[in-house]
Amino acid sequence: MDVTPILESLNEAQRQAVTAPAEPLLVIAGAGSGKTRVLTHRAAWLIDVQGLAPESLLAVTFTNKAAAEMRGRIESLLGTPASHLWIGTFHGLAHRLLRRHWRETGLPQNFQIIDSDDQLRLIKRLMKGIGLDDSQWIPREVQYFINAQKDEGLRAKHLDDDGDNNRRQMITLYQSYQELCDRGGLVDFAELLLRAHELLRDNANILAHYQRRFQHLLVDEFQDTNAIQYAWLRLLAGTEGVPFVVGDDDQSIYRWRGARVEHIFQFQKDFPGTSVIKLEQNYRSTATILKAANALIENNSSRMGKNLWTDDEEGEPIRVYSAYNERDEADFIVGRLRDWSEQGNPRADAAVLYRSNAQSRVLEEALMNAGLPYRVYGGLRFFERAEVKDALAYLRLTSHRDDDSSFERVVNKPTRGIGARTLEIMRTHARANACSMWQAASAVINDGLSGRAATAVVAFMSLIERMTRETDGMELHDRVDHVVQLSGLIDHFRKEKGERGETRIENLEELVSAARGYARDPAEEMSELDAFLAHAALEAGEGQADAWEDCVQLMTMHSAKGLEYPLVFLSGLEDGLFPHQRSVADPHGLEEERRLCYVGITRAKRTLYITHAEQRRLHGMDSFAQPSRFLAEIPTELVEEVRPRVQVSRPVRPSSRSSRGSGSMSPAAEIGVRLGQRVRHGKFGDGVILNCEGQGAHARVEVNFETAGTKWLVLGYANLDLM
DNA sequence: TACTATTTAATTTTT
DNA sequence: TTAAATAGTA
Repeated sequence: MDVTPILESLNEAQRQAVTAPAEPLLVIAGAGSGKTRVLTHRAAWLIDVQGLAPESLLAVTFTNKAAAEMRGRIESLLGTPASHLWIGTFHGLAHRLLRRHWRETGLPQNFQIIDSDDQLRLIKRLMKGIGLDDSQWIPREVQYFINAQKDEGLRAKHLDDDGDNNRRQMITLYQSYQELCDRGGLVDFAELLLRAHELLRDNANILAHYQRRFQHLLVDEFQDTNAIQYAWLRLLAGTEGVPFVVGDDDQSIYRWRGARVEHIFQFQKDFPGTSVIKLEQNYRSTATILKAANALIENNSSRMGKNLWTDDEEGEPIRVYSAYNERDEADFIVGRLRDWSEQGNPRADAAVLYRSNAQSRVLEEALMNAGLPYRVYGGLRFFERAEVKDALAYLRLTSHRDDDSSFERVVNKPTRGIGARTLEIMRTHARANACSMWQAASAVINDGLSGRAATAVVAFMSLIERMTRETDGMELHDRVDHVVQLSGLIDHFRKEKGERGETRIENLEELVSAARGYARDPAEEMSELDAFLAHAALEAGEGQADAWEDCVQLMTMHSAKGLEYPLVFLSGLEDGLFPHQRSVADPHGLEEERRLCYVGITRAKRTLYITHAEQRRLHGMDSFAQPSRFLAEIPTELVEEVRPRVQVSRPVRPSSRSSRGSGSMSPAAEIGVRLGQRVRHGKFGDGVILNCEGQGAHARVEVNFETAGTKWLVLGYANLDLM
């Protein structure tokens, strides 16, 4: 067999990984070191060279995008469609198992998947039902608690309240939430994984079947696995399966949602004889960028240890710009972007990264003013839009009457006279009889409701019955179309003023198109409608559709993971913002922030700008910030400071001779103040100068105000009166 | 039921 | 600042 096509483009370490013997392997793949390439070539090598049947392989990723990419690349390597190859996300694969073995899972055959928004609504409703003091109990925290437990593989019955009232309440809520879901045949994201794990754990024959089938388990982004995902993998691997996991401990940035890098270490214990291969040659960035990244990440403890290197040239220095405020920062970035674009570079080759979404606003304004097209990543995705979810809720009810989540969502949308009072009666009945809202509704229309309310409820129920009857046997897209029409949603949104309603109607039309374009995997044994609904829940679709236009890319550092751009800006490198205030107290948190910074830096291929502002308006308040500690961790020889524009602001003492060399003058005297001097500020009142730093336009003083406390002020901006 | 005023809180996000 | 959630009013 000619192995050249699969191996020829690989370097030594990559080739070693791809052709490794059938034993547990841990590949530590640095940023830009060809991680996906190793994974896909390994699969191709096993099938093409080793002659393994595609169905004896399982490949797991975290996102649908990564799964689709992996399948595409494997198929192109093999030169044939590999439909028997199981490639998917953890959730997608878990879902597949649950559908196949629904009898053993305790779920109804047509169980429905709820997203986190649905989950939160359910929790809120539940809490309202119990009449909890919602000033003390925050639904979001309850949701977080429940998901965190599920991520750890724990059900309510496994939890101990430790004598803590707060915790006991949480556990009770977890318990009732789960009962609510079970009653309605609803499965949240974490539940997919947990149930799939329990399915394998508790059914020896099913487990044995899959253990026998999957001889090789390929796992992408291994550092991001949570406890239940890892447990699931271990179970599937058993003693015979060969796990091939690829990850980068330095790029673990999702601890807060359950990911545990520790699995990288645990893996070596759980699979004795594991070999470790490190991919350290980087094919993406210049040497300068890599040196900066290496130096930064050195400051973290508990690493596997890894040093990225490249054959590439040194490249440009990293440019650091200290802006006065966030506007100045945005103007600077836009200026560079304009230059870039005018030099004939594609705008889409440039990305501006920030720590938190709120930072995009100023950037967007500046880009807008400059007339530069841009695209902001993130935001609501297609299947998450309210109107789309409304339509889906109607569809779900036609398939599954007991879906309370959907029932509550559309029972009075558009308004049909089923108000809070009526709903409360139904909810009480449902709770008392441990039944679904649909069942409660049928019970209550004959007994318990006023004539008028009963009529309205009957009207709703017969609408759903009618939808089900009339769409029976239809093509999927006709079915969706029909339900949308009958639901009255279109008329409802038509009445909405402004463009809003218009867009909503367009989205409903697009939902019909999505259904028309939807091709179900015929191997799955569920109805086409259920398959489509599951697809909508598991793949929320694209955020913004106009990705094709050549525009500057704006995104958080988190969403930049896995991407690369010739020109990258890291903005807002200020202590408190990045690292974020809420992470600095905890060493784990700080290290994760540093890894995030590492991810940010390693996105850049050729040119990297880092910017920070000395003053930033946050939550409507101007505040001062020190440059991020991460900046100081980048060796100065790699950095070139971009000089700010010549002084714009009124200098405190124009006569002061500039900067270094003025010999005996103290730093304070150089900028024309003295420590201990009394000053007056327009807003903060009177105070005393405690400290100062910098010179020229960037000179700042620390002032202890009598009423406003201690603040750092930029002299050129603060307009201080010396007294 | 729909609109308006007030209050509150404010990382990161995929499934 | 601002967005969202809640409370109050027509």
